Amino acid sequence: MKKSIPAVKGTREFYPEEMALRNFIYEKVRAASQMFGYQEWDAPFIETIDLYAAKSGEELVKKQSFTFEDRGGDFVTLRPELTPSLARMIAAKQGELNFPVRWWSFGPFWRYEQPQRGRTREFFQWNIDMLGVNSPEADAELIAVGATFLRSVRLNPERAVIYVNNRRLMDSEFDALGILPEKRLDISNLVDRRTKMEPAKWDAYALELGLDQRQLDGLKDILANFDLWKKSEELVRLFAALEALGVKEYVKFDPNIMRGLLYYTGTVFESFDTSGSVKRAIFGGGRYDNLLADVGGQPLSGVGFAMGDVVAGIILQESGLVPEFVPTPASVLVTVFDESMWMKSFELASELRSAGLNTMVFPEPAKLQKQFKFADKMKIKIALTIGPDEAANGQVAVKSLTTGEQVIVKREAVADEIRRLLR
RNA sequence: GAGCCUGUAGCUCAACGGCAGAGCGCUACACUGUGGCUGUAGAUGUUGAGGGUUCGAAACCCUUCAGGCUCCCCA
Repeated sequence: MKKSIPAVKGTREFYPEEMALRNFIYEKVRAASQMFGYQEWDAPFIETIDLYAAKSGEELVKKQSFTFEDRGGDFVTLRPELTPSLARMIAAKQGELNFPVRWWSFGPFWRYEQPQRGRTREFFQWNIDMLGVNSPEADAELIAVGATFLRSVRLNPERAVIYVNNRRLMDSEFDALGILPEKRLDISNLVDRRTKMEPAKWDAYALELGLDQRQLDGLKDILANFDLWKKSEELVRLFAALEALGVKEYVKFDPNIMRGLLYYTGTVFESFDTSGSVKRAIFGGGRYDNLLADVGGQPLSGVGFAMGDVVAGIILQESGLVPEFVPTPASVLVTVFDESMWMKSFELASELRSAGLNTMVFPEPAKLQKQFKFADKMKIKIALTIGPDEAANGQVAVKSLTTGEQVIVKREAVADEIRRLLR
């Protein structure tokens, strides 16, 4: 073998079996999105670097995106996220769009990161957003879309949970502790890290950030208070809506969910695999109020979330929820008895295709044993044979590879016989 | 960007510094008009790549690539 050129680090090759999983996820994503009336859309896969430099930190853009100079000397970036493109496209047609806008998308993204479990450099991501409505009920709808997806892939609430929190609630709690607004970013970072650090080290880190002991104790009380949501009118309304939407069993309040503070301003939520097999979120999102600020549009509030295909795929596989792989879309194989019968097989296959049946012809005359073995391995359910005897009588041998039974039928009746067997 | 672990047949993995192997899969035949099951026989390797130490390296050392687990990050 010649020396092989490896695939780019962090990319995945989609052999038919992996492609089937990707398509399975895509189909469920589409079904959940459309069930709530969302429209499919997409943005360019490459954008100018400026689009991201405006909003995201420069470090992020420089170190964690695929950016390169094109032949004209411009710097372009393989999109690491969809939100800036969404903001631009909404702003460009803000005057003519019919609000609320409900849009969803599923496509490729790239991030130049260290690949590890649940994270690759090239991945597919479901994005779904509602723009132009600012209410807890709208937030609930997005959470319900996510829950509907989980339910549709049969990830039950014991296996996957959506944790919810609210930024405004946390801000007011922080305020009550006398934590200054400019410290909020640090504190939310601190909260995010809590599960990753040893308690003593976490305490020390908190004090290092400038909290005093009273504030630290207060913060711990907040993070342990799972009834805190009752103090937030938004969350009370949110949970009432979730109940009415029939997804309450998937959703839990958790004051530890922060999701950074980059642009979320209200409700935030994250879905996790409860088995702990993958520590990364299945999906996450929330409400953002300042989406269009940086791209020159009128103020517009939105709520949305994103789900990568990598974590979702791992969890589905581990849970045994991926449908059995079907190697070929053909339900029928027409064998080629010998060279003299070859064209007869082609003609038969053509008739069956016209009748709406996915039909494959063995590519050459070969031992029937070999042809049937092939059909078996491809899990094709029905094999047809036209030999000299059948040809002489205008018949076809129809064999079910499921039951092993074979019947000889008239050529005109073949399609109906196949349909009967496939039922 | 940093640390640790791993890399051997198509797959899963063995092999004390001393002849590179097993199971599964694959191919052929038994079975020249029919798959699965069974039996018999057979094929397959630059041990990720490159360099070094050694009489001798899959093994030890260095470099590099890829994967995994952490840190960082997670838009």
